[in-house]
Amino acid sequence: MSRRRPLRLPEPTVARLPVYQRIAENWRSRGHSSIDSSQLGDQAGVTATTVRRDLAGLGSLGVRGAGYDIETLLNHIAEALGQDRTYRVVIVGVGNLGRALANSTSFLVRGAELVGLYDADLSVIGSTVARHVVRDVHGEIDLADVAVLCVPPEAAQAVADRLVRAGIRALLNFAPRVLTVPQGVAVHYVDFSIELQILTYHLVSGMGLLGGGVLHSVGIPNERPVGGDA
Amino acid sequence: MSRRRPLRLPEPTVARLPVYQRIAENWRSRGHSSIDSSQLGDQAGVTATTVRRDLAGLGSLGVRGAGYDIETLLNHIAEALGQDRTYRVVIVGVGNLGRALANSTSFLVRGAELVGLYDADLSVIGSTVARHVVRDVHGEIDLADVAVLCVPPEAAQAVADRLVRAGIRALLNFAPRVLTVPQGVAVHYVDFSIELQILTYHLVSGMGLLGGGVLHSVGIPNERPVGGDA
DNA sequence: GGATGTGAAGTAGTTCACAGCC
DNA sequence: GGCTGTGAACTACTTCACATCC
Repeated sequence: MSRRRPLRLPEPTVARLPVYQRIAENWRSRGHSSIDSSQLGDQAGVTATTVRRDLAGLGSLGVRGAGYDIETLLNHIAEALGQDRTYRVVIVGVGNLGRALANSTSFLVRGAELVGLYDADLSVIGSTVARHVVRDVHGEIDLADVAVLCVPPEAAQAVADRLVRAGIRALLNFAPRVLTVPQGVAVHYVDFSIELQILTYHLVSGMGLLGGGVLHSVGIPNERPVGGDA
Repeated sequence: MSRRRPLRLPEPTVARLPVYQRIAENWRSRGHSSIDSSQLGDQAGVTATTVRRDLAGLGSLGVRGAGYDIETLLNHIAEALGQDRTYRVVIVGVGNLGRALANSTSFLVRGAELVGLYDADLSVIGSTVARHVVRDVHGEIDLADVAVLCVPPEAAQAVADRLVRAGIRALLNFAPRVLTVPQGVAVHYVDFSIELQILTYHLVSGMGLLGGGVLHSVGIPNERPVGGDA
């Protein structure tokens, strides 16, 4: 747990590390104590070389001839991604999506800690979701590291403005709307319909292949005849 | 709408086109009839040159000295992304997330058409969501172009197997689980917690900046003192 | 033997700078 | 004048191939 400096990693690597993390944990829960770059690569949909290059960036944590010790690997990835710190997260907009995120056991993990829920709807304000009382988004907003926006698109910019004014410097925006924020504020977009469009594009164009790019677009070209038939 | 061949576009371009599309529509709804590459770039968080390079790939649709006619632009992007076709979509797993997606007015757009909802929970099967009766995922599954997976992670692989066996060749997977599918099946992952981790990484490392990459990670470094203060 | 880590080569995507057209 | 479209330069990432070490 040596407190290390930020460590600047290539952007695609940052996007893949959480994937390796998930795979390694899965592997561990199945009783393995080590994993090698081809296994990681097959699962993640990238080449073994890419995996090694990514991991080499975190320091020399592999064992030649034997692969990576899962425990060591997980520690180093967590540290590289800054997960030895905790992040205060608020969710704004408690509709179906906000509720799904707040209650999910896999969303707020690795240092992310839910500290507040906000909504504008009076019929929701005051109710309890995921053990938090939903508060009025027009009232005082607690300081947090990250705000998750799950509000209707029309409201997104106004809410973002409020959050920024309340001192929040990172937004995860689920509203299908481009946001304008001042310098120094990070916005990360997740847009379901865009993901779907990327997929359908590949359907007519690339045709099923789409190996490559793990990120949010992994196509895993693993053999596997599926199920019992053919 | 000249029926054109697939048109192979660079992957990052494919991810940005839907963003331009959204921006252009926004612009249009505010009364503009044309837009130029810097305006698109500012909004999308990329350089004007990148926008021009992306759009030049669709054919020569700009007007020198004047920018892009919004109507023309939207037509060409829609065609390039294959949106002049329709896609039959099923949603599997009707929890909070599945419900949110089914009811969203911005998810199933541009050719995507909801044709079925499936779940394994008996208390949900038979109920009506988004004007569709939820059917048993263990029963017959209608043929569709794309399946959207919103099931718990433990169930994801088994459900994916069923869907593939039912002839579905494209999956949009919201379950935080890596899936193994046979060659020829496309999987596109959307993982909320990974998005959050990428954002928090930038928080400690890059520090607020993160210009670049529109994709799902746009940081828009637009000036804008926010709200009325300052 | 076997799998890592890494120079060197290759590929993909972005940015520069400017010619071309409205 | 202004903004597009694009060859050329550059930068970033991936892949190859192999020396290195357990």
